Amino acid sequence: MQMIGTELIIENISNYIHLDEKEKELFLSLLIPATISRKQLILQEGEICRYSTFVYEGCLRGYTYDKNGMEHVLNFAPKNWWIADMYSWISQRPGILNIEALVDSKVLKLSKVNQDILYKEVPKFERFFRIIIEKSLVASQERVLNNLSLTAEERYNKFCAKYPSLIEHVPLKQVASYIGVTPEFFSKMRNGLLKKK
Amino acid sequence: MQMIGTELIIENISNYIHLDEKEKELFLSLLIPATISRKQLILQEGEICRYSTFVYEGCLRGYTYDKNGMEHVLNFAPKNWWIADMYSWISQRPGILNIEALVDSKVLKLSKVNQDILYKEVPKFERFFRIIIEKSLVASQERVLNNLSLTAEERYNKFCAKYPSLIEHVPLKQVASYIGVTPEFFSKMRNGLLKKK
DNA sequence: CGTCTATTTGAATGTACTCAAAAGCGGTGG
DNA sequence: CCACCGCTTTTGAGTACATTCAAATAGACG
Repeated sequence: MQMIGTELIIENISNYIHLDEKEKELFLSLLIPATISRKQLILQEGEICRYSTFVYEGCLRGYTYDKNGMEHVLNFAPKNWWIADMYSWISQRPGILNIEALVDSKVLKLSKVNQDILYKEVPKFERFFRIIIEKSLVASQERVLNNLSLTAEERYNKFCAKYPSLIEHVPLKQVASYIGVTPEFFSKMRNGLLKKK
Repeated sequence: MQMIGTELIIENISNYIHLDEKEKELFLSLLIPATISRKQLILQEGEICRYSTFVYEGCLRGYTYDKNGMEHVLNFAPKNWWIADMYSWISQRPGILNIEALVDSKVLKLSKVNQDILYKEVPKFERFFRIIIEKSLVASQERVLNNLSLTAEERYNKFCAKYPSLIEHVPLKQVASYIGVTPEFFSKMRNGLLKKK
């Protein structure tokens, strides 16, 4: 099964940069495979994010607690996505994100040190990570604008359209958190209890 | 005065990568200086974003209209910042952002073609842009979490703390739009008319 | 099967919005 | 230099969207 993970990540990267066999081997040698069981945390608030994590099976999520102890989901990382506490990752200072598995998952971890080796040995990876971060930025900015301009119901519809695969795996309460409403309101919204006075 | 712009942008870049004289010259030769007068649009919804713009004097903003015709500010670009419609810039497809000058401003424009030349001739620039996009992503994610977890008043306080220089230049109604409230509510909030019943 | 968590439902409340209108402010032209 | 115009900011009253709190129901996992 581990073979699948390495194939997937190489395929993923090949969408953006071309790697020869030697470069692929080096890259794979810098990754640490790991299995994460449901509800297991791989990063906690206050810790330094030492790995960028590629998910090749299952699904993770990143979230924070506000001052009232409420959870807020920043992002989901299904199969084929990377996840990290970006702030902590680039600064190597304590972060605010918790990252946990929503279901039993399999990942490949790239440490900061190994990423630096990678950048040095195969500078093309600067390009690869630049491109995926650009895409994350576009998605994040779109979400900011959605939060500013759409109602909860519209945000939910967009979420369903954009991430249909997540609807299956992710508990409703966490979708509610992602789009920015309480589970109670979310439930009423989905069941049309709002319009019936 | 134009000299100041090139000095500023080189200083800015030197925080992240080291350039020799030849590389600096090449880079500067790829930039197009421009002056933008107050309220002038340099990009409109539906157009393709052909330039990434570095502001060395003044301040620009990026915003969209929602389906009700309301404006929503995505970002401000004061002195020393870059601005573009990121979605349109990376895809070279029609975007949704309008970008205008809030005050008379001076900028340096880098076209997509010239950026590609730059990446080819001086691959270190992949690193530079990767790093500034990483920082933008961190800021955008922080804003998402703020919108999910803070009240309007808390968001305003954070905004003031984070961008003190903007408060001087930017009309209140646009700060209101940025933090995600109406100008009316924003005014009441600032003047404490909410607590007095 | 029992326990724990997620989801649903209802009632009361609060935060922020809409609409309307007045007041302030800055630039421009007579 | 003042008057006017357009745009921003303020204020008030009524409303809507979303929350809180409480409690019942349903589902999932061990």
